[in-house]
Amino acid sequence: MNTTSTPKYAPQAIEAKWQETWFKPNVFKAEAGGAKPKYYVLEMLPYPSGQLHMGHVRNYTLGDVLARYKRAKGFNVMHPMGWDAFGLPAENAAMKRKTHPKQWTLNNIAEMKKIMRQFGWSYDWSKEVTSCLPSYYGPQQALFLDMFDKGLVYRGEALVNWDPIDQTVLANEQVVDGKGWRSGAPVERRKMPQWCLAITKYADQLLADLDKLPNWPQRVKTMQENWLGKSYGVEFYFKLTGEGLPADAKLQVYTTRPDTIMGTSFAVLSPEHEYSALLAQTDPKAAAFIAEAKAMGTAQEIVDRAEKKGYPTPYKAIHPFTNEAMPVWIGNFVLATYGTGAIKSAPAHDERDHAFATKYNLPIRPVVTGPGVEEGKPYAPKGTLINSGKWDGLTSDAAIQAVIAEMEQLGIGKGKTQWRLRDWGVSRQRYWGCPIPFIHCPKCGVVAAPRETLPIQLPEDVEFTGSGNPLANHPTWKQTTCPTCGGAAERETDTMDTFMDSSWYYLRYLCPYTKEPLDKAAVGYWMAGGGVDQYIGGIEHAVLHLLYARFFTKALRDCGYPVGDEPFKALLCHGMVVGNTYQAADGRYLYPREVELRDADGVKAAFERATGAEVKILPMEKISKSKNNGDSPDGLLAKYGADTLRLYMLFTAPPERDLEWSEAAIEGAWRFLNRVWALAQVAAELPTTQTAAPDRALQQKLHSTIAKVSADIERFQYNTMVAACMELTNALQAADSAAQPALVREGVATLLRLLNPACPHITEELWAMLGNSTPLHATDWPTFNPALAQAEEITLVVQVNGKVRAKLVVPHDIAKDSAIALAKAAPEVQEWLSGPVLKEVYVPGRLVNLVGA
RNA sequence: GCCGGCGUGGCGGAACUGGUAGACGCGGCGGACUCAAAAUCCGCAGCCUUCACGGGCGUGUGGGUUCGAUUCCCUCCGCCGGCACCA
Repeated sequence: MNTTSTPKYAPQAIEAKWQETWFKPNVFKAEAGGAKPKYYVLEMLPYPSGQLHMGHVRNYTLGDVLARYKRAKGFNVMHPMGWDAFGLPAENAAMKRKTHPKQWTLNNIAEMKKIMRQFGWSYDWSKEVTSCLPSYYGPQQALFLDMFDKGLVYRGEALVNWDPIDQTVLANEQVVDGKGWRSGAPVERRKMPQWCLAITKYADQLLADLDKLPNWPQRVKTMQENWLGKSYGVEFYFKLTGEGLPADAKLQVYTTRPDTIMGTSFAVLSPEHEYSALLAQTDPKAAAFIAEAKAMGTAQEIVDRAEKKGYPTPYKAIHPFTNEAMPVWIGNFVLATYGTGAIKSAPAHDERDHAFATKYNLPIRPVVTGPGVEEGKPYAPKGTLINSGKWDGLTSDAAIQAVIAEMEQLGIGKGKTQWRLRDWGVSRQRYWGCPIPFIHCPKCGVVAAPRETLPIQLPEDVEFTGSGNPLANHPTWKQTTCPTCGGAAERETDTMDTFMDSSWYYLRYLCPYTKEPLDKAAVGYWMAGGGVDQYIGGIEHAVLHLLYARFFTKALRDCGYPVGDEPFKALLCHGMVVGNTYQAADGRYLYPREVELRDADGVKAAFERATGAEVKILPMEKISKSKNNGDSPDGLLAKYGADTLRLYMLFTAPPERDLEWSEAAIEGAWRFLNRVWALAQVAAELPTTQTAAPDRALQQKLHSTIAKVSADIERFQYNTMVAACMELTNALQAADSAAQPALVREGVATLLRLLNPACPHITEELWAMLGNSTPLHATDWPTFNPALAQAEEITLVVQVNGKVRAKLVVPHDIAKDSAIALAKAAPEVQEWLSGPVLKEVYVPGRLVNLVGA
């Protein structure tokens, strides 16, 4: 095919042009109402770090394919975008670069938005929301007051990482090896007053309603279920004796395994427990142990992985059934935040208790036995009771019931459902967040800010010293009057967790300008029938963000907003964009193209091309600028254009898997689009009618491709959708266009329509070139004829004893008897089948398996 | 540590509900075009064995269920995500 005389594919020349035609008149504007069914496509909104990275490109391309496809299928599509604009990085940038968080954030947004438009993602930008602006966080304050009125907001306490030098609370990621990242001082786990949301009131609904989400990945539902962590057990107490304790001292514990009560040989307190604190007052060694345990910070992972350590208290816990005086320890691994902050230990039946008992030489008494029990090892499964007196011989489940019943009768305990889920502490001692709309009055206590004073705006003249909370340090901002008594009072200086901002943005998109937080008509229309029709984002949000958003929807529903029971009807979690990371001996990160890979005796090694020196191959990592393990979208856009990058993202890996960065694969996408371009140039010259009958094989390929691409988009198999388009391109290229001009022309036109959601610019350009005046974004999705999509002949596989021995070409609707007869007659079958056929297996349209002796 | 997932040619991946393993693409090899190269086009290709026809092996490991397993079940190994103040 001679393409030298036709214009070359130059995305730079055509992409901006088409973007003008989309965004200037906003052809993707979505309005509530009308005859078309609604479809809400939502992608997780980005944090405006300033750099759009490949992970965003992937996420938003996945969403855009669906949005464009659904529009072509006749839906009224809502497809918005916005900015999760509050957060720690802006304050860090303020300290590092002496810029204001607001300025830094808004600049980043402008920068990223420019690039996002260049990708041609079909957003209705008139719906844009920015969480750091009063127009967003004001309504959020109103919703917070709604929840307060509903009794879902309260003052509680939570453990935080405290930096004693900087006098500030640290995020977990600001704690490095137990020290504050700026001050270097050892952190201290400390209890602080907090604003809390009563998410635990919704624990049952959050669990039960997972069943209403068939279009969520099972793994996400399982993770949420485990996070909620519903369990049934008993909360009971031990009488506690020891010097300095009150006479009626009791130690409350919770266990899911009361069947191991007779194997209980000690109890362990968390470092935060009241009796731990009591002992510390008189025992300096205990105080030192507690301080050391608290120096781990609050991160669950650190606590769990730390060496299990204990400190023996002089207290004794009295066993409720044997009256044995059991040792009581303080343990660095016991959580203050789960159950009662103290545990009973039956070390024969719990891995962690067993390790602890072995280390400190505490008694280990097996009381449950079953298959697989081993001497000297903990046996965690349920089984049959032994060494348990009157409960001997009972199953664990029966014993659990019996022990609980007895404890209830004695009045020392009660059966109880326990959740792992804790209430949501939303207070942050930071500047760059939504101010919490409350006022502290010395006379009236904590008072809600009157709604007419919203939004309570952040002051702009603040200093970022890294010490304390800038809002609290501000000389005048917090000074106000009490709305109740009119006296002098102070504003709350805590701001909200940024997870609050991202818990309802999908609702504000629907009415970004209304004075009320939510416009009931718009929200009712778009959230009808189960909420957002398709939500798309990274798997890293499987639990926290998705659980908070689910809670928010339920809470807002109960505050009277027509948001439904669940925010997201269907969920797609995509993998990360990762790259091979190489590091030279001097610490420099090298680009993959700077590295030569060699395989010596099956051991892979990498060498720097420039110097020949061997470099370290690090594990696959999320691609980032600092690691040089991938390129940034802006440079690649200039080189290849948006359509190539979009196609690359879709084709290289299925959405749910991680995508490995590879510039070679981008080249492949680029080449394919050039082939489509050249093919369309040829097609444009072909007549629109033909005399010859249409080529049956090409026709079949065309119609089956429409079927496959449609089905693949519906199930998010975007990689195979692209492959199908490639196969159609190959078939059209190989076709005899002189003999079949009309069919080839039709085929190319259809190819453009199928490829449009993935590559909207090049397809619009070529579609117009073929003489179409209606743009593709306003053209219906192609339909196919099932009869034409069906191949006339199929390959029937013939197996003997499960091994393929022959392949027969037969009519697609061959009858079972003829198929088996043909199979038996095949010479290869005669050769391999020595005796009589014992069994005939027939899979229609696929295979015959003849089983012999 | 706890919870969840993934593992298929040299590479990314395909294989609908247990039925031809390797579609499509990258890289590689051979050819055409070219003074030459790039680009493009045509062809070959899982591994082992065989001159060839063919045969054997093969979806991280080991086992199980089945006429038949990449697919279902169990063991182990490796890698990845989350763990409540990163977003």
